[in-house]
Amino acid sequence: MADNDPMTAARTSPSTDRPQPGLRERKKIKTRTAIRGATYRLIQGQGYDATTIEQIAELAEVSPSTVFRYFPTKEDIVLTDEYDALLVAELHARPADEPWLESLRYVMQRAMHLEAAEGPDVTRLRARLMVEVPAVRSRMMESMSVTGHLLCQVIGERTGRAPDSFEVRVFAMSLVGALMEVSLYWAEHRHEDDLAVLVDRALDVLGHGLVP
Amino acid sequence: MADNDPMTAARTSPSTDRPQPGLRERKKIKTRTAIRGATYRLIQGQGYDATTIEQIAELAEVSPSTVFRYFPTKEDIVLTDEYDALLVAELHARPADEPWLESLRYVMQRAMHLEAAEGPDVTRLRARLMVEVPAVRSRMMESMSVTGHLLCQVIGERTGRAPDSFEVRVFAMSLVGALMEVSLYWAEHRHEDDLAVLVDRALDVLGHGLVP
DNA sequence: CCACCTTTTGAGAGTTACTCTCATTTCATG
DNA sequence: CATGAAATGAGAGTAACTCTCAAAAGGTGG
Repeated sequence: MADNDPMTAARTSPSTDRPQPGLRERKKIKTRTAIRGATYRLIQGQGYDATTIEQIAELAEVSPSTVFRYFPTKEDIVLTDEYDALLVAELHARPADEPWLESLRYVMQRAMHLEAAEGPDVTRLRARLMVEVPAVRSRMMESMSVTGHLLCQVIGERTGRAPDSFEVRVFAMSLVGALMEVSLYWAEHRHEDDLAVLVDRALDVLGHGLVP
Repeated sequence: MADNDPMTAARTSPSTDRPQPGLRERKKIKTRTAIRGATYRLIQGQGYDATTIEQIAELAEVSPSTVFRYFPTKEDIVLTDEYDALLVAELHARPADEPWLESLRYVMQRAMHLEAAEGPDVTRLRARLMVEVPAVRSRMMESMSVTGHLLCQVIGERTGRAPDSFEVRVFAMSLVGALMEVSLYWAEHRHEDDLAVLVDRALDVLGHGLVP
């Protein structure tokens, strides 16, 4: 009752579980991957809106019910991949005397590498969908907001403020907005810029204000 | 063909059209108001999710079709009220030698007064729904992003940068994120703080960074 | 290897937001 | 008042979810 999402284990598994935890778990990961793969292929071919859950289910060779069991919404199939916890942990692990923005800079670069590891096609498709499909953009924003709130904890510690203080929360959310725009800008400019450099420049804007 | 939305005139009318432009236009405004009013009452009574378009239509004494003609989505019934153009214009009208953040500060306070004029109940209901209903929050964020992009023009002029430059866009979006969080914080704290003061403090964070 | 229990899956029915079309009604105008 | 344009209503259709329940598959003790 507390957990009716069969993927809880698989989702948080980029780092956990070395020993293969039985056929069941392996199958779940395969199913999840199959649904994702089918979705990507269909969207590449016919676009996001034209792709229905039924088509995805058929191509992934599962029932529509199963698709919904693995992903609560259509947008989540495209987006979800939670490095949040991992990143927050890394941020925690940074030396406490490192300037706060530098820690953030470092962790952001790490995040980029993780995302890039999934393949450039996936990264670009995501960014493109963020620009073109409002629902995907919204879902992404929600997801980043959650990350932002996780970040509040660390920001609070580093800056000596309460993690739920107004200023910390506002700063975290402005960071989220900034990073969101980075992705959009990058996608709109056909991925010509180096994403890592853009992230860096965005952090500069946040750190020094707009007019230095 | 270019405009199948009957409300284009009414929506942008907080300041236009002194002479009553005929029975037709007046009826449209009445219908729009009726739908809004019905929606607010139903949501107050039974919550957002439990309120269906059909119920809204019935209470407003129109057909469901008409509801959709006036508002593209359910969330828009609650949220839409576009002061964007007005605010951007006011921002333009500020003296060019005024510090840029001060102009923004002034205009934001004006915006608050406009919103407050609709009545405290409506303002609070909106803020509450933003916290409680993800779809409403998302729609709000989208709406504010649009405003943010409008703002880019002015920000560009004032700071001597291209309005579509990366830095300007990032700053605008971080502003949007910050203001979003202001609303959420305000609603989460049961509207106890003075919203205007919170906006001011948020602008401070953006201006000076988090640790002054 | 079998039987038992738990987890996962599939099938199907139901809800609701939203879209499209077309006939009817309602306003504006000469 | 007649004629054209705009707004409305009715209805059918789509697709993303949700819920329920029975069947299937995996894990486990004997």
